[in-house]
Amino acid sequence: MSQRKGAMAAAVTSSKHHEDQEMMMELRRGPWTLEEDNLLMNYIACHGEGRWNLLARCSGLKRTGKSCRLRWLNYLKPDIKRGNLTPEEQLLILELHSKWGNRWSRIAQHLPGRTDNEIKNYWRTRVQKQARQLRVDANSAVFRDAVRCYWMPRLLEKMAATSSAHHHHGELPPPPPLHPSHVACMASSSSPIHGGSHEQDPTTHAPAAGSGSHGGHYYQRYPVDPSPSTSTTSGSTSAAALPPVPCFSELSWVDQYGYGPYSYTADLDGAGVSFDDAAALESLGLDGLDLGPADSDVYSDTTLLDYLNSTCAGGTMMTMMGGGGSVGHNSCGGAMGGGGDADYGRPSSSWRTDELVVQASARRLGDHQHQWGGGI
DNA sequence: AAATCCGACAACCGCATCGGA
DNA sequence: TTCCGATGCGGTTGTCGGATT
Repeated sequence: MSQRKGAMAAAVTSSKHHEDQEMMMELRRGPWTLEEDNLLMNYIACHGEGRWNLLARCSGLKRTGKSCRLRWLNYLKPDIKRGNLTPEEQLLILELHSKWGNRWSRIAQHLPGRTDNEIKNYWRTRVQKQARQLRVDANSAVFRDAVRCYWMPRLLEKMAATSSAHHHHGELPPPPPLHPSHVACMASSSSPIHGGSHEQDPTTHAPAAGSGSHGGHYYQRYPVDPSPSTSTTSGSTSAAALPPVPCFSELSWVDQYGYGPYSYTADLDGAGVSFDDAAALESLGLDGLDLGPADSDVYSDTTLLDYLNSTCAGGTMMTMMGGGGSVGHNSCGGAMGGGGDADYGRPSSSWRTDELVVQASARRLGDHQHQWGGGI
């Protein structure tokens, strides 16, 4: 808890007859002290939340009602979840922000225990930073596509890795693996154009069968087989209600201009699986997914720039990540850290990897911005 | 070791909205 | 219907601590 450093407004006034004025002059600002926190918590424990101005007057706190409310909602409330955002939460934020924009409180409603302030800060410090480095607007179609093409797949990868790690270490509660098709459906259905209404609540995307919530998230997962031998790392996942599928991640989307659909296939099990036709999907129980253009060779390489080049201006290919293994051949390929050889033991530094990739992209994008006349 | 930079996050501010008198 | 206080929301700023020079 940070100690008192806030500016105590000077209470010096020759006329203290006006009570309101006196209150105003004594109002504290800045970081909250432990004593203040205790006062606030005790008051709320006795009287409940709400009526913040009354609370501010009666609790003995020299704070505004607004300040009390904010302190409670953003910090003291018992169900506040602390710590770093999980990959799932990050993915959800990216997804929901693409639908709703800066509706932080609305987004926060779908991340139990997370506050709008926390989500807003995450967006500004992490996401907007990437956009700045790309020299594009964070709300631009180009950046949104980059997020879908690069960021989300990596989060999916991290989620898979996390799921696997939990599996092997017997951590509780064991998070069931995210079903790739559900993620795909989520990504696909939420596309601003492809997905229909912008205002559709993502929770309504959930199919009735095999659905459920875990940790308050709306992601739909399928039941986990507790046996490590059947974990997702083996390349197939046991599920009672769904057919076995290879361990891959897929995203499908249509960009703001109606181009596409584009799709992404991340090979997570080393099998080099790719899907080029509906029959293959159907055989895996993933029919209904839109996996992108038939001329998928157009998007055959592995970089953000390639994707941007292909969709926006054409141009040279470059590979920014090593590995060179096979990845799915659909549209914007994966570049999933060594292609086709997913490392589930990879430390959590993959976020840094993302940044490096995007930063590398930024330099190239800057070049192409000239080609595009800077009109991104 | 000191200075500087920078990321993360807590907190504040202004405006919008809501609801009751 | 209008007014006004309470509350909520999003943008912005301030502060701290770790990283870098």
